[in-house]
Amino acid sequence: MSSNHTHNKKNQTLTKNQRIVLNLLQDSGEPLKAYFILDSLKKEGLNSPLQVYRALDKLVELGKIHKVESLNSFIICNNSNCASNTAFTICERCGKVKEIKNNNLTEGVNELVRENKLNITRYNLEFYVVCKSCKIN
Amino acid sequence: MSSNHTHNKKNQTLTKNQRIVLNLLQDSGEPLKAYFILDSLKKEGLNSPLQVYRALDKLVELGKIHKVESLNSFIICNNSNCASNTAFTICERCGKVKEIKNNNLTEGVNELVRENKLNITRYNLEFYVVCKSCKIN
DNA sequence: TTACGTATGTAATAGTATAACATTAGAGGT
DNA sequence: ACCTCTAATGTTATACTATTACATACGTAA
Repeated sequence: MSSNHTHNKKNQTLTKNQRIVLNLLQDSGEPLKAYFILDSLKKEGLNSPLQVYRALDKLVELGKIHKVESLNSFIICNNSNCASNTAFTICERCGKVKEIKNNNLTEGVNELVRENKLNITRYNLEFYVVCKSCKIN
Repeated sequence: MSSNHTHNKKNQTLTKNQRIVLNLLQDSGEPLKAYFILDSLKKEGLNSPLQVYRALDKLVELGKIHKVESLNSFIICNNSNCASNTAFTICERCGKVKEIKNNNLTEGVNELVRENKLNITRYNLEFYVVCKSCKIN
């Protein structure tokens, strides 16, 4: 019984590597790829992919970031209550990603999951859209 | 305006590579990885990763198979009407994957998507579960 | 102190996917 | 039949993503 999302283990202090990776993702707001993170943080002392992946793994486990599976990228969690459930929109044209939460769509899905007979423990939803600015152009 | 899902371009005949890859996925029923497919089909004349990926890309485009993003795997489409929307359950313990369709959950999601204001063109849903046989043990 | 879990650093390697280029096969129009 | 155009093929090389293995360090609890 592993309690995945450990905002309960409160105030868990991050290590240096975890912190600088988290900061980068936070500042960016966009999904970033592991090797881009590595390049960006060379000057901060990150030398190897493994250092990045280990930090990313931990941050995912803590619910502070999410992996966008179809992009092999990682994005800051903008969901203060940090569920392990994730839902994104991904623009088919420009690739822009947004985490969605607390709207009719995700609430509706949560409702459906609760009603559902499958033993759903968590989910990852990727909705492909044409975002506003792409729709105009 | 590319019509992605071309069951309309009816009876599109597959090429040899596309056919043998599709057959393997069909016979298996499970998600398979590209390099596993390559190894399995060496005797049928497949020599390089690119041959596999090209066949896979085409089959995905035709809606005959789906990619399970979080597994880097490909699985036969069991959905006769071939929407570009996909929904899977993935067992967290044994990794078993099932495509789900035409049940309350997916119908509900479709309803939500129709009602939704975002310009959703398609979606990929991955629901993590504990499957029956894993739950018992 | 010892023991244990977790994080680190580094090197090597495994696994996933695409670029570039030359060639061939098929479908459609004339 | 011939030409043309698009899509598929074959091959090599390479890029991108992720993990294994091993040695070491750090903090905390017994």
